[in-house]
Parts: sequence; C-alpha cells; structure tokens
Amino acid sequence: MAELGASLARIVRRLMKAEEPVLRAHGLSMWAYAALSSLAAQPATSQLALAKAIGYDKTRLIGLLDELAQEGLVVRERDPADRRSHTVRLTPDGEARHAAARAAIRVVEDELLGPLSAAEQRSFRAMLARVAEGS
Amino acid sequence: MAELGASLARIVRRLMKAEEPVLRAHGLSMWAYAALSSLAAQPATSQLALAKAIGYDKTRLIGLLDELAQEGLVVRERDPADRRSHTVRLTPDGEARHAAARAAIRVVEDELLGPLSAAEQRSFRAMLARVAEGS
DNA sequence: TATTGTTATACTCTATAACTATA
DNA sequence: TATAGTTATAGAGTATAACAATA
Repeated sequence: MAELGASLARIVRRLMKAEEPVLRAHGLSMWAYAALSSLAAQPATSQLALAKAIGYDKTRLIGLLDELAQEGLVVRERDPADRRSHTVRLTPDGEARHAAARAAIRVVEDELLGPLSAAEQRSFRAMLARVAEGS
Repeated sequence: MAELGASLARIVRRLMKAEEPVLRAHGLSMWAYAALSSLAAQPATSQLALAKAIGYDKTRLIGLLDELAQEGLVVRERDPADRRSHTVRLTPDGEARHAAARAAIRVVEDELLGPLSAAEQRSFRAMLARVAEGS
C-alpha cells in the first residue's frame, strides 16, 4: 500500500492550491477561514481556546483577529468572569461571509473527491472525521 | 459533515508530529524520507523529476541531495544522453536506511488509523490513494 | 505563582530571480 | 532559445521569550 503520509501531503497540497483562490475571492485567508469556521460551529470562550481548536499559534491569532475585527466579521469581548480572557464570536456579517465561502469551498471539496462514488465519498468523509478526532 | 480541509489538516499535523521524532531517530528529515521513498519505488531520471514526484522545490532539493549523497545514501550521475541531467538512485546503504525507517513509520501510520477497523483501514488507504492520484 | 493576551525577536521555510552548462 | 542544475536573495511563515494585566 502507498505511503499514507505521501498521499495525505499530496491531497492537502492540491486542496490548498484549489481553495486558496476561492477564499481570496471571498476576502479570506486560509487561517481566516479556519477561524470563522470554528466560530461558526461555536463561539470561543477565549483566544487560546480558538487557537487550539484550529491548530494555530496563539501569538499569530492576535493579528488575524485584529484584521477580522476591523472588517467587522468577529467581535472580541472581555469575559466578565475572567477579565484576562476575551470571548470571540462571529458578527452577522461574519456569519454571512463564512456561509458564502463555505458553499464555494464545498464545491472544491466535492471536486477533490471526484474519483470516489457518492457512497464512497460519504464513507470517506466519515472515516476521515473519525481519524481526525482520534477516537 | 465536518470540514474536509480541517480534518485533513489536523490529521497531517498529528502524523507529522508523530513521525518527526521517529525519522530523526533514523537520521532523516521529513523531506529526506520522502525523497528516499520515491527513489526506493523507482530511481529518478532527473532531479527535476524527483522534485516533482515528491512535491518539493527543485532549488531546495539540491541541498537535500547534497546531504544524502554525503551520507552515502544516494548517488547522482550525469545522464550520458543529456549531460545537463543528473540521474539519482539509492545506494545499498540508502535502501537499508529507507527500509528501516519505513518499518517504523508504518507503525505510526497504523496507530493513527487506530480508530478504524482493519477492514476500514484497508478501504481508507485505498480511497486515499485514489484521491491522491486524482483518478 | 500561574494564565491570558500581547509584543518583539530570531529563526526556518519557501518563493523568485539570475547564472552556468548543456541542448 | 530552452532546459537542468545551481546559487543568492528576499519574503512569508513559524517558534521563542518576555512583558502587563488578571487570577
């Protein structure tokens, strides 16, 4: 059987190359999209939690959130319970931007999985999610 | 269904994190292992071909091959038919180093796929290879 | 003392352009 | 003129350490 790592690396490269221009057309970087996606699923209780959720460095997340906040896509608010923490959530504009990008990305994803039948795609996505969760 | 890109990114990060120390124990970087793996499957007719095969930049491949050649793992020879080209192939030492690393990497891969049953693992690996080939 | 957010710094990785030798 | 290999340089991405505010 082929190298797992080599196959994964090739797929990720292809996917990123295909997604990058699509996201750019929506005014988003790859990491910006990752952050919006995570926040769309659930608001972050802290920037640290968000960084961990998307696998990004906490120090680089700051500049990213600065830009997203300036564009009015997210809002940071101090947590009254722990004034060191900032909660982060999407604005309505942020939700709309994410939804539009998500639809476009889904098209790219489906194209990537083109070699698989519809049933295989469902099976593949499910197994991929399980492996990603590690459970 | 979960984000394809997010799942893939998480898996690749986990895999690289787990593989890196294993490869280092065998005296190899990730890219060195990728090069050896490709050469183990088939010698390269040129450095450009090798770079393309593993998705690496041709200008960075040079330094990598310099190191691998100095360690006696690969040999570069001018192609008599086109003296601009260098063929690249593994030495017996290179084959041995790759085989040892491959066995250790396989263990890490199987651990990553632990959430899947044996039958699912075979199915997943097969589908992954098909998607990677894009056919 | 430990943690969140932040800034600054250094380092690695990557992309680009230019050079040589061959074709 | 174009291509394989090479080198050098600039840029982007990343990691590390240190700081202020809060716990």
